[in-house]
Order: sequence, then C-alpha cells, then structure tokens
Amino acid sequence: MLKYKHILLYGFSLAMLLFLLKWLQLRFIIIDHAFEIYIGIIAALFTGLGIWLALKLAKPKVEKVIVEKEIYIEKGNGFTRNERALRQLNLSPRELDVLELMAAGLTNQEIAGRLFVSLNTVKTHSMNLFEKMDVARRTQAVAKARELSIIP
Amino acid sequence: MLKYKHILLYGFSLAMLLFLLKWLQLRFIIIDHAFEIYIGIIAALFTGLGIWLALKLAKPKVEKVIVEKEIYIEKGNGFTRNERALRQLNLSPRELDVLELMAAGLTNQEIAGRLFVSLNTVKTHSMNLFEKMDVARRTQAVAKARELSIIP
DNA sequence: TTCAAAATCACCCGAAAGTATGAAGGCAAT
DNA sequence: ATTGCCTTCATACTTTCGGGTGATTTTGAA
Repeated sequence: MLKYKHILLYGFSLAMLLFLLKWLQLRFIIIDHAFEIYIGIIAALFTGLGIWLALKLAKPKVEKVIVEKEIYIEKGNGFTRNERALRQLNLSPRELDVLELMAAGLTNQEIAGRLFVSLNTVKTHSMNLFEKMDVARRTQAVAKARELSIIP
Repeated sequence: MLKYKHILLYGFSLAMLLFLLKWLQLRFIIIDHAFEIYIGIIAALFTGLGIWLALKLAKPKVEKVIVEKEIYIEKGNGFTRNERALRQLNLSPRELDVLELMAAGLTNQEIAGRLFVSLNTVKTHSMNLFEKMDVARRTQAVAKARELSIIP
C-alpha cells in the first residue's frame, strides 16, 4: 500500500516536472546556456527525489539487543525441588521417601513404620542412598540434600 | 574521508553526464521528442544516483528489538538467624557450635576434633542441647533448628 | 567472695545407625 | 529369555549415638 503510494507520488512528481520543464523551456529559451542550468536543476531535483525515495523505502536494519534480566528465585517462600540434581543422583522413589523422612528427623524404626516395611529394608534403602549420594551418615545425606534443594 | 570520496565521485559522475549529454545532444538532435527521452534518462540516472547516495551516506535505520533473556540466579545467602527463637531455647555458645556442626553432617568424633575437645565433651553438649530443644536425636535437632531458622 | 552456669572430661550401657552379604520376587527393556 | 534395577527382607557384626551419672575447672554475676 505505502509502496504503491510512493510510486504514484514518484510518477506524479515526474509528470509535474515535465510540465515545469516545458514551461522553463518556453521562458528561458532565449537565454544562452539555459540548457545546462536546466539539466542541473533536473539533476538536482531527481537526486533529491532519489534520496527521499531511498530514505523512505529503505528497509530498516534490525538490530537485536539482548537484555539480560536477572530473576532472583525466592528461596524462603516457595520451595521448588531441583529435579535436575535429583535425577543426577538417580535415587529410586523408595530411597527418596526414606531420605525425606530422615530429613524430618525420624529414626529408621519410625521410617519403617511409616512406609510399612521392615527395619532391615529401611537400612538397605538408606545404605543404597548413602552410596548414591556419596555420604556416610544420615545427617550428611540430609545436609547434602538440602544443599542440592532436593528437600526444603 | 569516505564522505569526501563520495562527493568527488558525485561531482565526477555529474561532469561525465554533462559530457554524455553533449554527445547525445549532437547525436539525437535530429530525432523528434529526443528531448523528452533525454530528460527521462537524466531523471532516471539522477534518481538512481540519489538512491545510491542516500543508501551510502545515510545513517542506517536501526530498529532495536529488545529481547529479554531471563537469567535465574540462586538467591545468595539471604539467611538471617532467628535470634528470638535462639534466645528462647537458651542454648549456650558451645552447644550452638555443636548444633551447627551436627547440621553439617559431622559425627560427634569429628565435632570433637573441630572444637578441640574430647568426644565425651561433645556428647555432654549434645545431650544438653537435645534436652533444651526437647528432641531425642541429632537429626530431629537439626530439623527443628532449621524450622526455627536457627541454622540455614 | 560465693554461687550458678558453662565447659570440660570420664565411664558405662543400651539403642540406633551403619556395613557387608545374601536372597527372592517384580517389572521393564532388549 | 536374559539382564538390570527396584523393592523387600534377613543375619551378623561394628560403629556411633544417646542417656545416666559424676567430676573438675573456669567464668561471670550477685
């Protein structure tokens, strides 16, 4: 739409110029060197027109400015589990259960009661999770799990 | 530098065109309507020149597109100890030391090494702090201390 | 100075936690 | 069907923890 408008304008101004030229031709025909002046005017006018056209029609260069926006995660409010770290540890669901109850301060016997399994099973799970987390004690496991945002 | 170069080029091409025009004038003087053709050529040429000049000299139109890139940053150590809760518990400095090292996952033996005291001393401190915190195990003590924001 | 709390350490004992090993059933992928 | 992992449980053993009791020394406040 806009481009056609420009082209029409261009054609119109060209026609007007031809009119102007005819008129000038009649007026300055007597003057010597009138032709050169005439050509100069035309050249200047059309150069200006070209410049104007170019400025109007030129595609603007698009420059992407990437603004880095810092977003701080509230650690106190909503706790979001670090799923990446959790996956990297490769804990089984049961082991995670045990870990969470450990973090809550329950004894192995209490954990066994909660999960409806035997004490020995809890011990096995805890052993396996200690190995996976590369720790030796439940308190260490809890501390590390907290660091990794696996538990609140 | 570059701008002057362009202007010189502009002047040169203008001179060349005048030459060309003179020649054309001689050649096509016989043809009727030659003048209009001639003007048209000039107009076209100088329009082109104007466009070329504009594109070369004009500041490139820059359209800034701001892309917001979100960077998530862990909120660094926004922990403030709950002094009220700590005072209510009435823990002695030494007991608090033991509690902190417990939370870090150390054994009583390791805590003893850190604090340059005997294992028995650490046991006594831990016993006393368990009583003051009304818990029975170190894991419970750590969990409760975290709830009360006594430790991070 | 006296007194209470804190800090230190010791010994003992039972409970809890952790280590090592084995084993059986289930389930999913190959 | 074989393999690997999860889950479950067991036995036996060691280490750590927690609880009780008692003692000495230091220190700050009355």
